[in-house]
Amino acid sequence: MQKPFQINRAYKEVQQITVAVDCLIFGFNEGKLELLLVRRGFEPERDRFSLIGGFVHNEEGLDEAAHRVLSELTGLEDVYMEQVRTFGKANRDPYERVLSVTYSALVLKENYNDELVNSYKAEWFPIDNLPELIFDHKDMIESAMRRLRRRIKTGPVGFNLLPEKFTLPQLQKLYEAILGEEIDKRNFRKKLHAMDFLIRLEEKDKSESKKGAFLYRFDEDKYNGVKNFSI
Amino acid sequence: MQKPFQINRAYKEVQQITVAVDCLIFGFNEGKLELLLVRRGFEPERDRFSLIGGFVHNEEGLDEAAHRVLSELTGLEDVYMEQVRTFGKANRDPYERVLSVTYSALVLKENYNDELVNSYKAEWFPIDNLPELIFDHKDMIESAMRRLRRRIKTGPVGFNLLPEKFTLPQLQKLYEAILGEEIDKRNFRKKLHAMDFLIRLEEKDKSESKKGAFLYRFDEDKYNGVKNFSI
DNA sequence: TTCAATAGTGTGAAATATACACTTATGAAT
DNA sequence: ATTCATAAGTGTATATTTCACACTATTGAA
Repeated sequence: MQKPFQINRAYKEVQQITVAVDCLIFGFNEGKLELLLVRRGFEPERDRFSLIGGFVHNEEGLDEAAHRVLSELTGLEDVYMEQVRTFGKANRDPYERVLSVTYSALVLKENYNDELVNSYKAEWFPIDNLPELIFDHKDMIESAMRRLRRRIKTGPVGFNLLPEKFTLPQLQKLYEAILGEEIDKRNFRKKLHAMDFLIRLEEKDKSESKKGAFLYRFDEDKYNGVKNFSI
Repeated sequence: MQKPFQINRAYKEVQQITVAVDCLIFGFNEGKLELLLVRRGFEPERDRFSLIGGFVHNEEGLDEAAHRVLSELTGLEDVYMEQVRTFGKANRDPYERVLSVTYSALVLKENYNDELVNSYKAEWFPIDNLPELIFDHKDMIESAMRRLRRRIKTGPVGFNLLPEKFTLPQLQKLYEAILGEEIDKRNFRKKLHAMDFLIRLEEKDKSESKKGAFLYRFDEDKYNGVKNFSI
Protein backbone atom coordinates (compact mmCIF):
# COMPACT_ATOMS: atom_id res chain seq x y z
CA MET A 1 0.00 0.00 0.00
CA GLN A 2 1.15 3.48 -0.74
CA LYS A 3 1.85 6.02 1.90
CA PRO A 4 -1.04 8.20 2.93
CA PHE A 5 -1.17 11.06 0.52
CA GLN A 6 -0.98 13.70 3.21
CA ILE A 7 2.58 12.84 3.76
CA ASN A 8 3.38 13.51 0.15
CA ARG A 9 1.98 16.95 0.72
CA ALA A 10 4.95 17.82 2.81
CA TYR A 11 7.50 16.58 0.33
CA LYS A 12 9.67 19.34 -0.90
CA GLU A 13 11.16 17.41 -3.77
CA VAL A 14 7.95 17.22 -5.67
CA GLN A 15 7.83 17.70 -9.41
CA GLN A 16 7.40 21.26 -10.59
CA ILE A 17 5.84 22.36 -13.84
CA THR A 18 6.05 25.38 -16.08
CA VAL A 19 2.80 27.30 -15.87
CA ALA A 20 1.56 29.76 -18.47
CA VAL A 21 -1.48 31.95 -18.78
CA ASP A 22 -3.01 32.24 -22.22
CA CYS A 23 -5.34 35.17 -22.81
CA LEU A 24 -8.36 35.13 -25.06
CA ILE A 25 -8.63 38.79 -25.89
CA PHE A 26 -12.00 39.59 -27.35
CA GLY A 27 -12.89 42.82 -29.09
CA PHE A 28 -15.94 44.02 -30.95
CA ASN A 29 -15.56 45.98 -34.12
CA GLU A 30 -17.90 46.83 -36.96
CA GLY A 31 -20.40 44.29 -35.88
CA LYS A 32 -17.86 41.48 -35.60
CA LEU A 33 -16.52 39.70 -32.56
CA GLU A 34 -12.77 39.54 -32.89
CA LEU A 35 -9.92 37.79 -31.18
CA LEU A 36 -6.37 39.08 -30.83
CA LEU A 37 -3.69 36.62 -31.91
CA VAL A 38 0.05 36.78 -32.35
CA ARG A 39 2.16 35.22 -35.03
CA ARG A 40 5.03 33.22 -33.67
CA GLY A 41 8.28 34.74 -34.77
CA PHE A 42 10.52 31.79 -33.94
CA GLU A 43 10.84 28.07 -34.39
CA PRO A 44 9.22 25.72 -33.84
CA GLU A 45 5.83 26.54 -35.28
CA ARG A 46 7.18 29.77 -36.70
CA ASP A 47 4.56 31.91 -38.43
CA ARG A 48 1.65 30.01 -36.98
CA PHE A 49 -0.73 31.91 -34.82
CA SER A 50 -1.21 31.55 -31.11
CA LEU A 51 -3.02 33.17 -28.25
CA ILE A 52 -1.22 35.80 -26.29
CA GLY A 53 0.43 34.11 -23.37
CA GLY A 54 3.20 34.29 -20.89
CA PHE A 55 4.64 32.43 -17.98
CA VAL A 56 3.50 32.77 -14.43
CA HIS A 57 6.20 34.21 -12.23
CA ASN A 58 6.88 32.74 -8.90
CA GLU A 59 5.69 35.64 -6.81
CA GLU A 60 2.52 36.44 -8.72
CA GLY A 61 -0.94 34.90 -8.66
CA LEU A 62 -2.67 33.62 -11.75
CA ASP A 63 -5.00 36.58 -12.09
CA GLU A 64 -2.07 38.93 -11.72
CA ALA A 65 -0.10 37.06 -14.33
CA ALA A 66 -2.99 37.26 -16.77
CA HIS A 67 -3.36 40.99 -16.22
CA ARG A 68 0.35 41.53 -16.59
CA VAL A 69 0.53 39.60 -19.85
CA LEU A 70 -2.40 41.56 -21.22
CA SER A 71 -1.02 44.86 -20.12
CA GLU A 72 2.42 44.14 -21.55
CA LEU A 73 0.82 43.51 -24.89
CA THR A 74 -1.90 46.11 -25.08
CA GLY A 75 -1.04 48.64 -22.44
CA LEU A 76 -4.49 48.17 -20.96
CA GLU A 77 -4.68 48.12 -17.21
CA ASP A 78 -8.23 47.75 -16.00
CA VAL A 79 -9.65 45.06 -18.17
CA TYR A 80 -12.46 42.68 -17.45
CA MET A 81 -10.98 39.18 -17.26
CA GLU A 82 -12.12 35.84 -15.99
CA GLN A 83 -10.40 32.53 -15.72
CA VAL A 84 -11.81 30.01 -18.14
CA ARG A 85 -10.17 26.66 -17.60
CA THR A 86 -6.83 24.95 -17.31
CA PHE A 87 -5.29 22.81 -20.01
CA GLY A 88 -2.92 20.26 -18.68
CA LYS A 89 -2.38 17.31 -20.99
CA ALA A 90 1.21 16.23 -20.51
CA ASN A 91 2.07 16.63 -24.18
CA ARG A 92 -0.15 19.55 -25.15
CA ASP A 93 2.95 21.51 -26.00
CA PRO A 94 5.10 18.86 -27.68
CA TYR A 95 8.33 20.77 -27.11
CA GLU A 96 8.24 21.10 -23.37
CA ARG A 97 5.62 20.53 -20.73
CA VAL A 98 3.60 23.63 -20.03
CA LEU A 99 0.39 23.88 -18.08
CA SER A 100 -1.84 26.63 -19.37
CA VAL A 101 -4.50 28.51 -17.45
CA THR A 102 -6.73 30.39 -19.87
CA TYR A 103 -8.28 33.77 -19.25
CA SER A 104 -10.93 35.53 -21.22
CA ALA A 105 -10.55 39.31 -21.58
CA LEU A 106 -13.12 41.71 -22.96
CA VAL A 107 -11.45 44.85 -24.24
CA LEU A 108 -12.46 48.00 -25.97
CA LYS A 109 -10.58 48.37 -29.19
CA GLU A 110 -10.45 52.13 -28.95
CA ASN A 111 -8.48 51.84 -25.73
CA TYR A 112 -5.58 49.81 -27.03
CA ASN A 113 -2.17 51.08 -27.45
CA ASP A 114 -1.89 50.46 -31.20
CA GLU A 115 1.81 50.90 -31.26
CA LEU A 116 2.33 48.28 -28.65
CA VAL A 117 0.00 45.84 -30.37
CA ASN A 118 1.83 46.42 -33.64
CA SER A 119 5.22 45.92 -32.09
CA TYR A 120 4.20 42.46 -31.01
CA LYS A 121 2.86 41.55 -34.43
CA ALA A 122 -0.55 40.94 -33.02
CA GLU A 123 -3.55 40.83 -35.31
CA TRP A 124 -7.28 40.85 -34.82
CA PHE A 125 -9.30 38.09 -36.44
CA PRO A 126 -13.03 37.75 -36.70
CA ILE A 127 -14.11 34.87 -34.52
CA ASP A 128 -15.70 33.07 -37.44
CA ASN A 129 -12.59 33.25 -39.56
CA LEU A 130 -9.62 32.32 -37.43
CA PRO A 131 -6.33 31.08 -38.80
CA GLU A 132 -4.89 27.76 -37.81
CA LEU A 133 -3.52 27.83 -34.31
CA ILE A 134 -0.78 26.02 -32.46
CA PHE A 135 -1.25 23.25 -29.93
CA ASP A 136 -4.65 23.15 -28.25
CA HIS A 137 -5.38 26.84 -28.68
CA LYS A 138 -8.41 26.06 -30.81
CA ASP A 139 -9.91 24.09 -27.92
CA MET A 140 -9.19 27.01 -25.65
CA ILE A 141 -11.11 29.33 -27.91
CA GLU A 142 -14.07 26.99 -28.08
CA SER A 143 -14.08 26.67 -24.35
CA ALA A 144 -13.93 30.43 -23.89
CA MET A 145 -16.65 31.01 -26.48
CA ARG A 146 -18.99 28.60 -24.73
CA ARG A 147 -18.39 30.41 -21.50
CA LEU A 148 -18.81 33.83 -23.04
CA ARG A 149 -22.13 32.82 -24.61
CA ARG A 150 -23.35 31.67 -21.27
CA ARG A 151 -22.07 34.73 -19.42
CA ILE A 152 -23.62 37.37 -21.66
CA LYS A 153 -27.00 35.73 -21.31
CA THR A 154 -26.87 35.72 -17.55
CA GLY A 155 -24.96 38.87 -16.70
CA PRO A 156 -23.98 42.30 -17.96
CA VAL A 157 -20.49 41.38 -19.10
CA GLY A 158 -21.06 42.31 -22.73
CA PHE A 159 -20.89 46.00 -21.96
CA ASN A 160 -17.15 45.63 -21.49
CA LEU A 161 -16.89 45.27 -25.25
CA LEU A 162 -18.71 48.53 -25.95
CA PRO A 163 -17.79 52.14 -25.30
CA GLU A 164 -19.37 53.92 -22.38
CA LYS A 165 -22.07 55.28 -24.67
CA PHE A 166 -23.59 52.86 -27.13
CA THR A 167 -26.75 52.39 -29.12
CA LEU A 168 -29.25 49.57 -28.87
CA PRO A 169 -28.59 48.43 -32.44
CA GLN A 170 -24.90 48.18 -31.50
CA LEU A 171 -25.69 46.20 -28.39
CA GLN A 172 -27.92 43.86 -30.31
CA LYS A 173 -25.25 43.28 -32.95
CA LEU A 174 -22.83 42.43 -30.16
CA TYR A 175 -25.19 39.79 -28.80
CA GLU A 176 -25.79 38.42 -32.25
CA ALA A 177 -22.09 38.23 -32.95
CA ILE A 178 -21.39 36.37 -29.73
CA LEU A 179 -24.37 34.06 -29.85
CA GLY A 180 -24.04 33.48 -33.57
CA GLU A 181 -27.73 33.90 -34.22
CA GLU A 182 -30.17 36.64 -35.07
CA ILE A 183 -32.23 38.19 -32.34
CA ASP A 184 -35.63 39.80 -32.72
CA LYS A 185 -35.26 43.51 -32.21
CA ARG A 186 -38.48 44.05 -30.34
CA ASN A 187 -38.03 41.12 -27.99
CA PHE A 188 -34.45 42.11 -27.30
CA ARG A 189 -35.43 45.67 -26.42
CA LYS A 190 -38.39 44.50 -24.39
CA LYS A 191 -36.11 42.50 -22.09
CA LEU A 192 -33.64 45.32 -21.69
CA HIS A 193 -36.40 47.76 -20.95
CA ALA A 194 -37.95 45.45 -18.38
CA MET A 195 -34.67 45.15 -16.48
CA ASP A 196 -34.30 48.91 -16.57
CA PHE A 197 -30.59 49.36 -16.02
CA LEU A 198 -29.80 51.31 -19.18
CA ILE A 199 -30.05 55.07 -19.22
CA ARG A 200 -31.04 56.75 -22.44
CA LEU A 201 -29.06 59.88 -23.10
CA GLU A 202 -30.34 62.91 -24.99
CA GLU A 203 -27.81 62.23 -27.64
CA LYS A 204 -27.87 60.29 -30.88
CA ASP A 205 -25.29 58.45 -32.87
CA LYS A 206 -25.87 59.23 -36.52
CA SER A 207 -22.95 57.26 -37.88
CA GLU A 208 -25.09 54.29 -38.84
CA SER A 209 -28.25 55.93 -40.04
CA LYS A 210 -29.77 59.20 -41.01
CA LYS A 211 -32.34 59.00 -38.30
CA GLY A 212 -29.72 58.31 -35.69
CA ALA A 213 -29.96 55.94 -32.73
CA PHE A 214 -30.15 57.08 -29.15
CA LEU A 215 -27.09 56.53 -27.06
CA TYR A 216 -27.42 54.61 -23.81
CA ARG A 217 -25.27 54.13 -20.78
CA PHE A 218 -25.06 51.09 -18.50
CA ASP A 219 -25.97 52.09 -14.97
CA GLU A 220 -24.17 50.03 -12.37
CA ASP A 221 -26.40 51.14 -9.50
CA LYS A 222 -29.62 50.41 -11.32
CA TYR A 223 -28.19 47.08 -12.40
CA ASN A 224 -27.58 46.09 -8.80
CA GLY A 225 -31.30 46.21 -8.26
CA VAL A 226 -31.91 43.64 -11.00
CA LYS A 227 -32.65 40.21 -9.61
CA ASN A 228 -32.74 37.99 -12.67
CA PHE A 229 -30.70 39.23 -15.56
CA SER A 230 -31.68 37.35 -18.66
CA ILE A 231 -31.32 37.99 -22.34
CA MET B 1 10.14 48.44 -23.95
CA GLN B 2 10.12 44.81 -22.99
CA LYS B 3 11.00 42.04 -25.33
CA PRO B 4 8.19 40.57 -27.32
CA PHE B 5 6.61 37.93 -25.21
CA GLN B 6 6.99 35.22 -27.81
CA ILE B 7 10.65 35.13 -27.15
CA ASN B 8 10.00 34.40 -23.52
CA ARG B 9 8.04 31.42 -24.70
CA ALA B 10 11.23 29.76 -25.80
CA TYR B 11 13.08 30.38 -22.57
CA LYS B 12 13.94 27.21 -20.84
CA GLU B 13 14.91 28.85 -17.58
CA VAL B 14 11.41 29.91 -16.79
CA GLN B 15 10.02 29.63 -13.28
CA GLN B 16 8.38 26.34 -12.46
CA ILE B 17 5.65 25.81 -9.92
CA THR B 18 4.39 22.92 -7.85
CA VAL B 19 0.99 21.87 -9.15
CA ALA B 20 -1.58 19.91 -7.17
CA VAL B 21 -5.01 18.57 -7.93
CA ASP B 22 -7.57 18.81 -5.16
CA CYS B 23 -10.61 16.57 -5.46
CA LEU B 24 -14.08 17.48 -4.28
CA ILE B 25 -15.52 14.05 -3.73
CA PHE B 26 -19.27 14.18 -3.44
CA GLY B 27 -21.43 11.34 -2.21
CA PHE B 28 -25.11 11.02 -1.46
CA ASN B 29 -26.26 9.16 1.58
CA GLU B 30 -29.51 9.03 3.50
CA GLY B 31 -30.83 12.10 1.77
CA LYS B 32 -27.71 14.15 2.44
CA LEU B 33 -25.07 15.41 0.07
CA GLU B 34 -21.70 14.64 1.57
CA LEU B 35 -18.11 15.54 0.93
CA LEU B 36 -15.09 13.39 1.66
CA LEU B 37 -12.35 15.13 3.62
CA VAL B 38 -9.11 14.06 5.22
CA ARG B 39 -7.64 15.15 8.50
CA ARG B 40 -4.07 16.32 8.20
CA GLY B 41 -1.83 14.07 10.21
CA PHE B 42 1.22 16.32 10.27
CA GLU B 43 2.32 19.86 10.96
CA PRO B 44 1.61 22.53 10.01
CA GLU B 45 -2.15 22.64 10.26
CA ARG B 46 -2.20 19.24 11.93
CA ASP B 47 -5.67 17.89 12.62
CA ARG B 48 -7.39 20.40 10.41
CA PHE B 49 -9.36 19.07 7.52
CA SER B 50 -8.56 19.37 3.87
CA LEU B 51 -9.71 18.14 0.52
CA ILE B 52 -8.11 15.08 -0.90
CA GLY B 53 -5.26 16.19 -3.07
CA GLY B 54 -1.97 15.22 -4.55
CA PHE B 55 0.74 16.54 -6.78
CA VAL B 56 0.71 16.35 -10.52
CA HIS B 57 3.51 14.19 -11.82
CA ASN B 58 5.57 15.28 -14.72
CA GLU B 59 4.39 12.70 -17.18
CA GLU B 60 0.70 12.81 -16.40
CA GLY B 61 -2.06 15.16 -17.47
CA LEU B 62 -4.31 16.96 -15.03
CA ASP B 63 -7.28 14.69 -15.57
CA GLU B 64 -5.08 11.66 -15.10
CA ALA B 65 -3.62 13.09 -11.93
CA ALA B 66 -7.07 13.72 -10.53
CA HIS B 67 -8.18 10.19 -11.32
CA ARG B 68 -5.03 8.75 -9.83
CA VAL B 69 -5.42 10.69 -6.61
CA LEU B 70 -9.01 9.60 -6.32
CA SER B 71 -8.24 6.00 -7.05
CA GLU B 72 -5.36 5.90 -4.58
CA LEU B 73 -7.71 7.03 -1.88
CA THR B 74 -10.92 5.24 -2.66
CA GLY B 75 -9.95 2.45 -5.01
CA LEU B 76 -12.52 3.73 -7.48
CA GLU B 77 -11.50 3.67 -11.09
CA ASP B 78 -14.28 4.87 -13.37
CA VAL B 79 -15.57 7.90 -11.63
CA TYR B 80 -17.31 10.88 -13.10
CA MET B 81 -15.03 13.88 -12.67
CA GLU B 82 -14.83 17.36 -14.08
CA GLN B 83 -12.35 20.12 -13.67
CA VAL B 84 -13.77 23.01 -11.70
CA ARG B 85 -11.26 25.82 -11.56
CA THR B 86 -7.69 26.62 -10.72
CA PHE B 87 -6.61 28.41 -7.59
CA GLY B 88 -3.37 30.24 -7.99
CA LYS B 89 -2.87 33.05 -5.52
CA ALA B 90 0.84 33.17 -4.80
CA ASN B 91 0.38 32.72 -1.06
CA ARG B 92 -2.69 30.50 -0.96
CA ASP B 93 -0.61 27.85 0.74
CA PRO B 94 1.49 29.93 3.13
CA TYR B 95 4.15 27.26 3.52
CA GLU B 96 5.16 26.83 -0.09
CA ARG B 97 3.75 27.92 -3.38
CA VAL B 98 1.33 25.39 -4.81
CA LEU B 99 -1.04 25.88 -7.67
CA SER B 100 -4.19 23.82 -7.27
CA VAL B 101 -6.49 22.60 -9.99
CA THR B 102 -9.76 21.44 -8.49
CA TYR B 103 -11.83 18.52 -9.70
CA SER B 104 -15.31 17.57 -8.74
CA ALA B 105 -16.03 13.84 -8.45
CA LEU B 106 -19.43 12.22 -8.04
CA VAL B 107 -19.10 8.83 -6.44
CA LEU B 108 -21.36 6.08 -5.25
CA LYS B 109 -20.75 5.37 -1.61
CA GLU B 110 -21.49 1.69 -1.94
CA ASN B 111 -18.59 1.34 -4.36
CA TYR B 112 -15.85 2.62 -2.12
CA ASN B 113 -13.18 0.56 -0.68
CA ASP B 114 -13.93 1.24 2.99
CA GLU B 115 -10.68 -0.13 4.20
CA LEU B 116 -8.74 2.17 1.97
CA VAL B 117 -10.78 5.19 2.96
CA ASN B 118 -10.27 4.35 6.61
CA SER B 119 -6.56 3.89 6.24
CA TYR B 120 -6.28 7.46 5.03
CA LYS B 121 -8.37 8.81 7.88
CA ALA B 122 -10.90 10.20 5.50
CA GLU B 123 -14.35 11.16 6.71
CA TRP B 124 -17.61 12.05 5.09
CA PHE B 125 -19.27 15.29 6.08
CA PRO B 126 -22.69 16.57 5.16
CA ILE B 127 -22.26 19.55 2.88
CA ASP B 128 -24.18 21.81 5.22
CA ASN B 129 -22.06 20.94 8.21
CA LEU B 130 -18.44 21.00 7.17
CA PRO B 131 -15.55 21.41 9.57
CA GLU B 132 -13.08 24.22 9.22
CA LEU B 133 -10.74 23.68 6.32
CA ILE B 134 -7.20 24.66 5.52
CA PHE B 135 -6.13 27.37 3.08
CA ASP B 136 -8.68 28.24 0.42
CA HIS B 137 -10.42 24.88 0.45
CA LYS B 138 -13.66 26.49 1.54
CA ASP B 139 -13.63 28.65 -1.59
CA MET B 140 -12.97 25.55 -3.63
CA ILE B 141 -16.03 23.89 -2.20
CA GLU B 142 -18.21 26.90 -2.87
CA SER B 143 -16.97 27.06 -6.39
CA ALA B 144 -17.62 23.36 -6.94
CA MET B 145 -21.07 23.59 -5.38
CA ARG B 146 -22.06 26.45 -7.67
CA ARG B 147 -20.93 24.42 -10.61
CA LEU B 148 -22.68 21.28 -9.44
CA ARG B 149 -25.94 23.15 -8.95
CA ARG B 150 -25.72 24.44 -12.45
CA ARG B 151 -24.73 21.09 -13.93
CA ILE B 152 -27.52 19.01 -12.41
CA LYS B 153 -30.09 21.44 -13.75
CA THR B 154 -28.77 21.26 -17.27
CA GLY B 155 -27.55 17.70 -17.60
CA PRO B 156 -27.91 14.19 -16.24
CA VAL B 157 -24.85 14.24 -14.02
CA GLY B 158 -26.76 13.63 -10.81
CA PHE B 159 -27.29 9.98 -11.65
CA ASN B 160 -23.63 9.38 -10.89
CA LEU B 161 -24.50 9.82 -7.23
CA LEU B 162 -27.19 7.16 -7.28
CA PRO B 163 -27.06 3.40 -7.76
CA GLU B 164 -28.04 1.96 -11.11
CA LYS B 165 -31.56 1.42 -9.85
CA PHE B 166 -33.11 4.25 -7.89
CA THR B 167 -36.51 5.59 -6.98
CA LEU B 168 -38.01 8.93 -7.87
CA PRO B 169 -38.25 10.01 -4.23
CA GLN B 170 -34.53 9.29 -3.95
CA LEU B 171 -33.77 11.28 -7.07
CA GLN B 172 -35.82 14.18 -5.84
CA LYS B 173 -34.06 14.17 -2.49
CA LEU B 174 -30.76 14.27 -4.33
CA TYR B 175 -31.82 17.35 -6.25
CA GLU B 176 -33.12 18.97 -3.10
CA ALA B 177 -29.90 18.25 -1.27
CA ILE B 178 -27.77 19.75 -4.02
CA LEU B 179 -29.96 22.73 -4.74
CA GLY B 180 -30.67 23.37 -1.09
CA GLU B 181 -34.36 23.93 -1.66
CA GLU B 182 -37.55 21.95 -1.75
CA ILE B 183 -38.97 20.85 -5.04
CA ASP B 184 -42.60 20.19 -5.82
CA LYS B 185 -43.02 16.47 -6.33
CA ARG B 186 -45.53 16.71 -9.15
CA ASN B 187 -43.64 19.31 -11.11
CA PHE B 188 -40.39 17.41 -10.67
CA ARG B 189 -41.89 14.19 -11.96
CA LYS B 190 -43.66 15.97 -14.77
CA LYS B 191 -40.35 17.25 -16.15
CA LEU B 192 -38.69 13.88 -15.88
CA HIS B 193 -41.59 12.20 -17.57
CA ALA B 194 -41.60 14.73 -20.39
CA MET B 195 -37.94 14.09 -21.14
CA ASP B 196 -38.57 10.36 -21.11
CA PHE B 197 -35.13 8.96 -20.46
CA LEU B 198 -35.90 7.00 -17.32
CA ILE B 199 -37.09 3.44 -17.53
CA ARG B 200 -39.44 2.19 -14.86
CA LEU B 201 -38.63 -1.31 -13.74
CA GLU B 202 -41.16 -3.84 -12.49
CA GLU B 203 -39.51 -3.72 -9.12
CA LYS B 204 -40.10 -1.70 -6.01
CA ASP B 205 -37.90 -0.49 -3.23
CA LYS B 206 -39.76 -0.96 0.03
CA SER B 207 -37.03 0.25 2.31
CA GLU B 208 -38.53 3.69 2.68
CA SER B 209 -42.21 2.96 2.75
CA LYS B 210 -44.74 0.22 3.08
CA LYS B 211 -46.20 0.98 -0.28
CA GLY B 212 -42.82 0.89 -1.94
CA ALA B 213 -41.49 3.11 -4.71
CA PHE B 214 -40.83 1.92 -8.22
CA LEU B 215 -37.22 1.58 -9.22
CA TYR B 216 -36.02 3.40 -12.32
CA ARG B 217 -32.98 3.19 -14.50
CA PHE B 218 -31.29 5.99 -16.45
CA ASP B 219 -31.25 5.10 -20.14
CA GLU B 220 -28.25 6.53 -21.95
CA ASP B 221 -29.67 5.93 -25.42
CA LYS B 222 -33.00 7.51 -24.69
CA TYR B 223 -31.20 10.40 -23.06
CA ASN B 224 -29.25 11.08 -26.23
CA GLY B 225 -32.51 11.90 -27.93
CA VAL B 226 -33.28 14.63 -25.41
CA LYS B 227 -32.67 18.10 -26.82
CA ASN B 228 -33.15 20.38 -23.83
CA PHE B 229 -32.49 18.77 -20.52
CA SER B 230 -33.91 20.94 -17.80
CA ILE B 231 -34.92 20.38 -14.22
C1' DT C 1 -60.01 -3.10 11.00
C1' DT C 2 -57.73 0.97 11.66
C1' DC C 3 -53.82 3.82 11.38
C1' DA C 4 -49.68 5.88 9.81
C1' DA C 5 -46.58 6.81 6.31
C1' DT C 6 -44.91 7.40 1.87
C1' DA C 7 -46.01 6.94 -3.35
C1' DG C 8 -48.31 8.56 -6.94
C1' DT C 9 -51.19 11.59 -9.92
C1' DG C 10 -53.55 16.41 -12.91
C1' DT C 11 -55.21 21.02 -13.60
C1' DG C 12 -55.42 25.94 -13.76
C1' DA C 13 -52.93 30.41 -13.32
C1' DA C 14 -48.97 33.18 -14.05
C1' DA C 15 -44.87 34.32 -16.11
C1' DT C 16 -41.90 34.08 -19.85
C1' DA C 17 -40.56 33.51 -24.56
C1' DT C 18 -41.63 33.84 -29.29
C1' DA C 19 -43.48 35.41 -33.63
C1' DC C 20 -44.58 39.02 -36.30
C1' DA C 21 -45.26 44.37 -39.42
C1' DC C 22 -45.75 48.90 -39.60
C1' DT C 23 -44.47 53.96 -38.63
C1' DT C 24 -40.84 57.48 -37.92
C1' DA C 25 -36.99 60.39 -38.85
C1' DT C 26 -33.69 62.10 -41.74
C1' DG C 27 -30.04 62.94 -45.33
C1' DA C 28 -29.25 62.38 -50.09
C1' DA C 29 -30.71 62.58 -54.65
C1' DT C 30 -33.59 64.48 -58.00
C1' DA D 1 -39.61 70.77 -52.44
C1' DT D 2 -40.43 66.18 -53.18
C1' DT D 3 -39.15 61.60 -53.35
C1' DC D 4 -36.49 57.86 -51.88
C1' DA D 5 -33.71 54.86 -49.26
C1' DT D 6 -32.21 53.38 -44.82
C1' DA D 7 -32.08 52.26 -40.28
C1' DA D 8 -34.65 53.30 -35.66
C1' DG D 9 -38.28 52.54 -32.97
C1' DT D 10 -42.62 50.47 -31.17
C1' DG D 11 -46.96 46.64 -29.37
C1' DT D 12 -49.84 42.66 -29.45
C1' DA D 13 -51.27 37.96 -29.67
C1' DT D 14 -49.81 33.10 -29.14
C1' DA D 15 -47.18 29.38 -27.42
C1' DT D 16 -44.42 27.55 -24.00
C1' DT D 17 -42.79 27.02 -19.54
C1' DT D 18 -43.06 27.46 -14.80
C1' DC D 19 -45.41 27.40 -10.64
C1' DA D 20 -48.91 26.54 -7.10
C1' DC D 21 -51.72 23.41 -5.20
C1' DA D 22 -54.60 18.56 -2.70
C1' DC D 23 -56.26 14.34 -2.90
C1' DT D 24 -56.11 9.04 -3.59
C1' DA D 25 -53.53 4.57 -3.38
C1' DT D 26 -50.94 1.01 -1.17
C1' DT D 27 -49.32 -1.49 2.44
C1' DG D 28 -47.32 -3.19 6.95
C1' DA D 29 -47.90 -2.64 11.69
C1' DA D 30 -50.70 -2.05 15.59
